[in-house]
Amino acid sequence: MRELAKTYDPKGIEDRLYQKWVEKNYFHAEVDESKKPFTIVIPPPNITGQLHMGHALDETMQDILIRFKRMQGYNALWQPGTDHASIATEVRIINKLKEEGITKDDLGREGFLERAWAWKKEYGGRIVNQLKKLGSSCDWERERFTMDEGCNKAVNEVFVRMYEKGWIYKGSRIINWCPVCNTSISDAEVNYEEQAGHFWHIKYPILNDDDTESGEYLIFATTRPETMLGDTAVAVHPEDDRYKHLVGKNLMLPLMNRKIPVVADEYVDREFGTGVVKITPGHDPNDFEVGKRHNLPIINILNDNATINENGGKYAGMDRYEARAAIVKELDEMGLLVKIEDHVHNVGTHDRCKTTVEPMVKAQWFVKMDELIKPAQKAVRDGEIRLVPDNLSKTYFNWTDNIKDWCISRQLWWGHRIPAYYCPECGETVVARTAPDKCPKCGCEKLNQDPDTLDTWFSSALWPFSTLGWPEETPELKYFYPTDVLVTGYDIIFFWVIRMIFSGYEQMGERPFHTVLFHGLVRDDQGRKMSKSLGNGIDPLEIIDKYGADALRLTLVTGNAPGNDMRFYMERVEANRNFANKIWNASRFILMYMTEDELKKPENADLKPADKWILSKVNSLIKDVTENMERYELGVAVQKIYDFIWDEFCDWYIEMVKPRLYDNENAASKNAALYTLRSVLIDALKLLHPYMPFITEEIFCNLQDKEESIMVSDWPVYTEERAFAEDEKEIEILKEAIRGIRNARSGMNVPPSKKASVYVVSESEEMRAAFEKNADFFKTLSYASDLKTQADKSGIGEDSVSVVIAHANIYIPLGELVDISKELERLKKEEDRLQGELKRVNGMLNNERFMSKAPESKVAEERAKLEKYEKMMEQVKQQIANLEKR
RNA sequence: GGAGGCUUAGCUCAGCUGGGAGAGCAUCUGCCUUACAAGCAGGGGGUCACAGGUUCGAACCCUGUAGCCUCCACCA
Repeated sequence: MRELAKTYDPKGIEDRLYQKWVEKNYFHAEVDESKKPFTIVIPPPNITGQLHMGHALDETMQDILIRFKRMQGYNALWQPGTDHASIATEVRIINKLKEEGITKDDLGREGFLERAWAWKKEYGGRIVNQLKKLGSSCDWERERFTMDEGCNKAVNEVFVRMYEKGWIYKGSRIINWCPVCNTSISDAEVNYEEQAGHFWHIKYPILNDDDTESGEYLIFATTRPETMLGDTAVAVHPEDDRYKHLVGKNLMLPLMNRKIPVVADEYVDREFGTGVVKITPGHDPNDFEVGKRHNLPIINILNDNATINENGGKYAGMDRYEARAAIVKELDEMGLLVKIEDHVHNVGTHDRCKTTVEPMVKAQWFVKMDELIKPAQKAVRDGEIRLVPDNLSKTYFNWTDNIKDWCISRQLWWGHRIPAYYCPECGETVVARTAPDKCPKCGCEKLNQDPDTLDTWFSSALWPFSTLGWPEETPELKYFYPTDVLVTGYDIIFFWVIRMIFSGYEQMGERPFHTVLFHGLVRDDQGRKMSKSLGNGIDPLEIIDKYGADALRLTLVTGNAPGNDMRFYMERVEANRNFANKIWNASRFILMYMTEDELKKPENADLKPADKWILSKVNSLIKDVTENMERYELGVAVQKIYDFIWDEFCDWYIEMVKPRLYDNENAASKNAALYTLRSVLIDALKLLHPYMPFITEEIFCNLQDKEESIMVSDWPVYTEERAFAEDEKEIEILKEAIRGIRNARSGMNVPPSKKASVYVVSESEEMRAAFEKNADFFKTLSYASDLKTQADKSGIGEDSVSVVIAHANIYIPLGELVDISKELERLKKEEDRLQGELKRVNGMLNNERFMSKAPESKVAEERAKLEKYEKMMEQVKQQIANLEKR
């Protein structure tokens, strides 16, 4: 007999088992043409990151899938790695330098990068260690980093190819500029926040043809008055009768004393405000477009740190908001400020630092998207790539259908440096995989590499193939690509998912994965986002420490459908910890009675109906769970396992089998029970293993010592030989009887210690036999001192409680304990229930249209129910009549 | 402005292709029954947001309404 601790304590066990798995190399996948691959690439966590609940959910889902497939016999590769996270990391390091009183310019580019790499070396692995705590079965031997040599090579290769194709270009466009991070950012990195601001109504003087002031004005409103310094026109709608006559005339731009034209453009909304718009092509994306159409000059009035530059005349040097105040004041003094209104509007902010971004015209590198996006649209439209849940494809198309060119250059140092080189002599631009030693045009040897680096997402877009060795034609790439499932949050569908898809098609000519499984956000118990500033984040590591990784994992994947946000409740973690303890104790129980490591496989004849019932149950569980998991319904699947283990296995089967385990006289029966207990438990543990890897492994290893690990054992399969429909039916009837008896006793407050005879009366010989066959457990579970089966009521005392089930009446003579009024109440309640059922069934069967249109099987089903309920009703009525006579 | 989602027991949520409303927690009653009190047994509690429609049959499909949430776009 083996002893396990009375309660399950994950501490110690988890680390020990993880260590074992690593040592046994179970996580590692090698190219093996004899097996089918199944591949998941990890969404690489940022090296600056700390494990949060979002990661925990993401990793858990991936680990479930990969463990499931591994057990099913696939060559399962979970490709891990981390992301360099250019802005996040650079900001982190700058802040650290600040503490030391130095700036990045003090160090210079090379010095800064040295510091960054040192930082990466020290902290970059932290998150990886945290992933291990969760039980993630990643192939750590293959761990990659977005800035490692191979990924670097892939980035340069893609850049050069796309440049040569004309799909990467450098151009002056209006981009979003973050004055704090001092870099351009892509549209996807801008968040719009509602802010209370003002509407400043301003007027510009209209000039006569001889440039003298006409005394008339054009009035308009603006939320950013300081941008007037860069105005190069005022626009009205071409069909606007109020202003038609002014088109072509000029205005005097106050403060700057610049003559600017009135242009007509359909962009102007006549209904909005005064129908007049000032045009600042240098600092507004719409104005930029208007400017292009009318050949307006572009004036940049801002320095990179958002102070006014020399183009702002006397305001030069002022901060943008300082200048705003000064300009408003001056316009007011000049009588050009008409009024000020309160106005709530959306302001673009940088998603990293929350600073208000400034649109600016700058020379940047872009990826041309119009052609590149097409295969990505087609793939999802044609179902070649499936999004789960599929309603997210609307979001997907909303982005792909309105795609704009992707600004990929960043004015940062930490990242992939753009492989473009400029000749200072002749101005030639060279884009090359490796640095050229001289200008191919003029031979000059002093080429300067572009100082900018690439958007972080440029390298992560290549992740599914760069991690497998691309651009080299490695065996891994050939074997594991395309990968299978990508698991990620819906919040990075634009940043990452779409970009991986078009990159996969463009570079590999194939989809990067066939399915994207999305999950939602993990919120706090009040439904708020977990965030640092709110301080409401729950640390997964603390949960693991207190309740175990298994309980955490289960909490994250139960009761939650794909793509939906979830709330995190400590109560649920506790409930799942309790579940772990439940399994632990069930196993402990089995081990207590298992005297040998190897149980003899019982003869079929030794198996009791209860054994066949649970074997049959687990058999169909296997089928259901496998199907659910294959459809990515992870929460549904694990709920079924949970219910099976707790309700059917623990609360029913173990209880049924106890008398046989206590009885040492009947060795065959005891062996059959033990054998069934163990084999059913093992199957259930296997189904549960992807969800709760640690406890299932620990128990599995204790239950037998033939196989060394559950994680490389075979996934159970449904077999016809284990389907016992008749026994299932029989045991369900027994259960119904037991529940009825317990209910009746409980209603009369009969304590469990008070045993009584139980009479089962049924005309059916088969029915009586069913009870006799299973008398051992039926008696203990129904608190019976003895069981008598008979065809009629003879010899049963009047002071009995009666329970009516489908094909039998059960009587329990409880003597003076019987409370007739309570018994009547209970029977009348039962009568009501049956009345309801009969009404429903009769309603259906008497409906001609139901009879003619419903499928035959359904009709037969309802007929059977009718028969059953009618019989029960008859019995219940008779019992009531008997009682009422007394 | 466009799109998507949600509305089911006191709370948080499941409910797969339409065929007798479920779980966890909470609550009430009774139990230290030799695996487990982190447990066992039993109970109460729901016009599945509202209004129509399709159907023999709707929590589920369609239309509309209301409330809440999210994403995208952004009007100067």
